[in-house]
Amino acid sequence: MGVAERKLRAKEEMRHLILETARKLFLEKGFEHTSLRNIAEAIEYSPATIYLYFKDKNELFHALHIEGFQMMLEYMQPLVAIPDPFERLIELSHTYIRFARENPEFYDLMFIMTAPMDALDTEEKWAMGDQTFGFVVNLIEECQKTGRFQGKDAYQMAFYCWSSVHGLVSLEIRQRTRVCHDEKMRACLVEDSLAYFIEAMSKL
Amino acid sequence: MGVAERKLRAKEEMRHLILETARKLFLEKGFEHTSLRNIAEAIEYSPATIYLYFKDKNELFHALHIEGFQMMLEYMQPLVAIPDPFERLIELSHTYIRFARENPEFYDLMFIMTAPMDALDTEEKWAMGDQTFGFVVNLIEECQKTGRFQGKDAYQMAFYCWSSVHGLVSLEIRQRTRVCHDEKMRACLVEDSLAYFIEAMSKL
DNA sequence: GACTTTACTAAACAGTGTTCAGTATATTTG
DNA sequence: CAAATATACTGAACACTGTTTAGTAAAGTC
Repeated sequence: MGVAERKLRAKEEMRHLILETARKLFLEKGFEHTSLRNIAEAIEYSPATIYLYFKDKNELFHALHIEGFQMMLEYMQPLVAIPDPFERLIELSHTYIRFARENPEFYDLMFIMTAPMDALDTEEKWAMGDQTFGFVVNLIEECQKTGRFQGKDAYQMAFYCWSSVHGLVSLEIRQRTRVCHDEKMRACLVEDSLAYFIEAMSKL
Repeated sequence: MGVAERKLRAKEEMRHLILETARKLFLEKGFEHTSLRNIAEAIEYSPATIYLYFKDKNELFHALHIEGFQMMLEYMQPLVAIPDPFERLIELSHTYIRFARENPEFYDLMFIMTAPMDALDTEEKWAMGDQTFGFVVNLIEECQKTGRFQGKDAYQMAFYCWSSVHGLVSLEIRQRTRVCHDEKMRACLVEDSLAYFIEAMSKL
C-alpha cells in the first residue's frame, strides 16, 4: 500500500527541510550564533521535533558536513579536464583553498570542528573524508606513473599534501594570519606559501 | 603607604588563582566541559567575582593562551644547543609536534580555537604569536646564511614551515586522521608526513 | 565616628541542548 | 462504523551556560 511510502517520503522531506533551514541559518549567522531553537522557529516547529529526525545537534552537524563534501566535489569537477596529473594536483590545491575561502563555515565543519566527528561512533570510520581522500591518493598514484614521487607511499604522500594545504587554510580561517602586521602581505600569505609548497612538490 | 601595594598584590594573586584553577580544570576535563561556574566553585567564590578580574570568558582564554606560549618556549629551550640552523629547524618541527601532542588542549587554545583571538581588539595584533613567529623567521634567515632557501622571503618561508607542521598536528587533534583505517599507520601518519616535509625543505 | 571605597555575592536574565508526559490526528483493526 | 492503536508533534520542564546588576558587608580614609 502507498500509505507507508507516502509517510516515509514525508519523513524524508521533513528531514530535508530541517537540514536546508539549518544550512541557511548557519551560513547567514555562523554556527556559533545559530541554535536548535532558531532552526525550529524558522521551520515553524517546536525544538523537540528536531529530535524526532536527528539524535542530537552533533548528528545534525554530521548530516550537514556530508552536504559540504558534495559541494566540494562540485568545485573539483572541472579538474577532470586537466590531462597532466601533477598539474591537476596543483590545480586541486588552488581549488581547495578557493572552496575554503568561499565557504569558510563549511570548511570549518568539515575539517576543523569536532562536533561532526563526535557524531561518529567509536571505531566508526569517516566515510566522507575517506572517499574524498581516495581521490587524492589516486591522483598521487597517477603522478607516480609519470615519474614523480618515486619511492614514496601514495597514501602517506596524499596525507602530506592534504595537511599542507589544510595548514594554510585553517590558520587563515582561525585568524592566526594576524601574526602578519602588513595587511597587503597578509592577504597573499596563503597563496605565496602555496607557491613554496608547489615548488617543494615539484622537487620531491 | 604599603596599603595600596598590598591590595594590588592581593588583586594579582586572585587573578593568578583564577587562572591556575582554570588551567587545572581545563586540563582535567577539557575546555568544552569546563564552565565559569565550575571555576568559581573550585576557588570557592561566586561566578560574578571572575568578572572583576577578567572582562569575559574570552579574556580568560586569552590570558591562558599566553601561558601556553610560555610552556612552548620551555620546550624549545634545548634547541639553542644545536649549532646548525637547518638541523635546528628540523628539531623545532619535532618539538612542536611533541608539544602539541603532550598538551593538546593548550595547542588547541593557541592555534585552533577562536575564543582567545576574539579577546583581541579589532586591528590589535597577536603579540604572543608574533613573538614566537619571530624566532622562526630568524631561524630561516640563519639557514639562508648557510646557503639554504635562496631567493625566498624569510617571513613568507617561516609561515610556510609553520603552516605545514600545524596542518599535520591540527588534523590529528581534530580527529581527521580517522580517514586512515589502519591503526598502526594512523599512529605514524604525522611523523612520516613530517619526514616528507623535511625532505622537501632540504631540496628547497 | 561618619563617609567613602573596595570586594564580593545573590539573584536574575536570556539564552543553550535535551527529555518527556501528554495531545490531537491519522491509520488500522474488530 | 466505532474502538483501538500508531504516529507526529508540542508545552513545559530540566539542568545547564555566560553575563549583569543591585545590594551588602567589611576596610580604609578623613
